Amino acid sequence: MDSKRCENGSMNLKELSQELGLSQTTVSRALNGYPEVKEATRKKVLAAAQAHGYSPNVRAKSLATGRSNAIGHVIPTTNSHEMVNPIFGDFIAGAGEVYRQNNYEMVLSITDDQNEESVYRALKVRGTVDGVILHGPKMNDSRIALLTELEMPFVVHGRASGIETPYSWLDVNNRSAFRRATEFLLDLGHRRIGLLNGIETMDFAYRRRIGYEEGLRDRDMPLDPALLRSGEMTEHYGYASTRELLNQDAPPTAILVSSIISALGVRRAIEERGLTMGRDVSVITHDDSLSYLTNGQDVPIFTATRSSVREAGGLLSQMLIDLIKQPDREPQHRLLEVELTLGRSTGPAPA
Amino acid sequence: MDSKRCENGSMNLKELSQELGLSQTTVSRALNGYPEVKEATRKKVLAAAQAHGYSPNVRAKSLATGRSNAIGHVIPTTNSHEMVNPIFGDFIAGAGEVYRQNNYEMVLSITDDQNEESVYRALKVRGTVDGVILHGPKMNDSRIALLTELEMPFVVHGRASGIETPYSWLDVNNRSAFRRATEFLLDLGHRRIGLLNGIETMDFAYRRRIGYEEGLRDRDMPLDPALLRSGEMTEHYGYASTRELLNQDAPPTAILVSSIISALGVRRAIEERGLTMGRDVSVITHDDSLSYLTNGQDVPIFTATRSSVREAGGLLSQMLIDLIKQPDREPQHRLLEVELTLGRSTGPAPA
DNA sequence: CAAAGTTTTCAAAGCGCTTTGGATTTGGGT
DNA sequence: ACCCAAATCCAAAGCGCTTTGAAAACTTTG
Repeated sequence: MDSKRCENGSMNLKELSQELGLSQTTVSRALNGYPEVKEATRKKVLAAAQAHGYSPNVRAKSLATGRSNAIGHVIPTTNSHEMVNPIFGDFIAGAGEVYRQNNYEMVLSITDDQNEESVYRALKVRGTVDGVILHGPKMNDSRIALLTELEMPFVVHGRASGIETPYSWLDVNNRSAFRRATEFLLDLGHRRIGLLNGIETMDFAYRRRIGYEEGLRDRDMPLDPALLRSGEMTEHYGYASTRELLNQDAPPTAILVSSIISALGVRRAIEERGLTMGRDVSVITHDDSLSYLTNGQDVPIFTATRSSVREAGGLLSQMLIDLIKQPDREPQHRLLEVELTLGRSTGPAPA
Repeated sequence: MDSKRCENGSMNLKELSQELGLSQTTVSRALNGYPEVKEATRKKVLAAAQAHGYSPNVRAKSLATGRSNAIGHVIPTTNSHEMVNPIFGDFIAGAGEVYRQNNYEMVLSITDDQNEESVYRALKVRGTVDGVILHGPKMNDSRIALLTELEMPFVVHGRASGIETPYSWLDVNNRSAFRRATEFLLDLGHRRIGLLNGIETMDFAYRRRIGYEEGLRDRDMPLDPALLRSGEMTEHYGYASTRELLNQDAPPTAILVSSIISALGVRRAIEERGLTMGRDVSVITHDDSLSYLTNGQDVPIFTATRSSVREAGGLLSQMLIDLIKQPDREPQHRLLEVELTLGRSTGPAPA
């Protein structure tokens, strides 16, 4: 009977078709939903496949179709500090769900940012993935031109200012978020507002800064460079920067923070000084709705500009899959607005 | 000339061999380091491959060899709360580096824990990966039997109490870590020590509890169930549990915490009550050395049992690769000891 | 210098699937 | 009945690589 068994113990197309007394062609078509097969035979084929636990060899399928049914995520770790941002975890939680529904694999490449270009080239040349999601776009990000040139389908989580060639992206409205947050603090009477931004070559950080500056300029408030910081958004960054800010001669009465992780450090620095957050110093943070670092449960700890990065992962991966399926469709864009949620970290400026 | 181009624009083995006037066999062998090819020709082949930017099609190679050069990580998200633990980010940062060096891809599958078994089966049957890393082992974890039965090479991040069949694992010595931490607190005079553990079906949580209990029993201290909590190690869990503990009639003077993320919540609850951590309530946390949540910079915030999960990722992925290369080698084990680092969250028990 | 052994190379047969182009069957119209 | 188109099905040719078994080239030996 089973003259030749596959290495994984399950049957292959040839065996299945023999079992059914049909050709491989027909069985293949039946399974893949092609129209030129009678509904009755399709039923039979499906039933038999089910019964024998048939599952096509993904490698063979790949080779035959030229598609890999996999999507790549290249995660650059800066040479100075090799770390994977925790928001990435939530992003892929959202994306993973969509991949599963659409039968895509998720393949991750961790690389330092010098080698990133060669990683993309390898992904293309070796045909490992059908498309990639571009993370952490910088201003004038060169990867966009690279991927376009490689004709590798891609979508961007964020945007890249300065790039004119069209591409698909999904972003949160960072500018409006930080502008609204700034205005809110101004409304509360704050006049010296610090900004703990992300690394400023990152596009999202640039946009947040613009929003902040617009908010100030609009009310004819001066822009004091002494109140600005930028850096990798760790807890320690929030802590150390806040210490610096509060040690100044004219310390800020409010601080805008780019990540809830850093905001935890901000709070630590504030409280270490014996000050109270929300009374002595107001804090607004951006909150990616990280599942392990929720912003409080009932009452938010921090007043925050909130947007779920998990949801972004789901939407963006779907966008990429659509793009892969219809490569000639024109680029899609999606701009998510944030909600400004009131927490206990803000209050009127101290007299 | 180039009669037939590959979809990715680069040349294939056939073309390369024609260019060289050699057979595909020889070229293939030359490139893959087989001995039965003259050193001179190998040089020529290598040079030509380099010159033409030849890179083998990974799908074809896969199909021919039966190997995929990929390693799978199945990340179960509990049905109640779908989240990807941030320590996973650091783990894959360590593993990714090793994969890159050894030319392996990393493929991730996010799934809810009901479907986990079918995910492993699919991975095997479809031949997507050559091996998997098992995350978050539970006591008597059924996945170990499954993978053994499937003959899928695997290594475990952690261990599974109750499983007798041999398997490869890497773990931190959770029991000794929590025992030492408990003893340290007892030495400081604490008599009521709370434990905020992870979910207790998880093996690591079980071991930590054992360590804690041993530490107490050894000094003839009573074990008060009212001081125990277990749950998903979020910030909020730390906060809410600590509030509960401190609201009791006989609140603990010290708390052991399973994750630095929860520890942040613990501190929040303590300070919200107007108490001082390290004076009124001592805290020791396990610290996975998460890159975005370092335990302070110079002086640690928390006294902690520390072990780098990033390093664990590197070691364990290497272990798996070795196992894949020599499938008949017997299971490897590696038990990492933690360091107990003194921070400012502990002090003598209040009078 | 032929026989026997070694190295080095090659042609061809897979790996398990898709897909082309053609064959066969079915069914409606006359 | 018969013809023609539509509906089904199939054999065979790939996809780009590895690997087997054999041939060719080159060395060594008697």
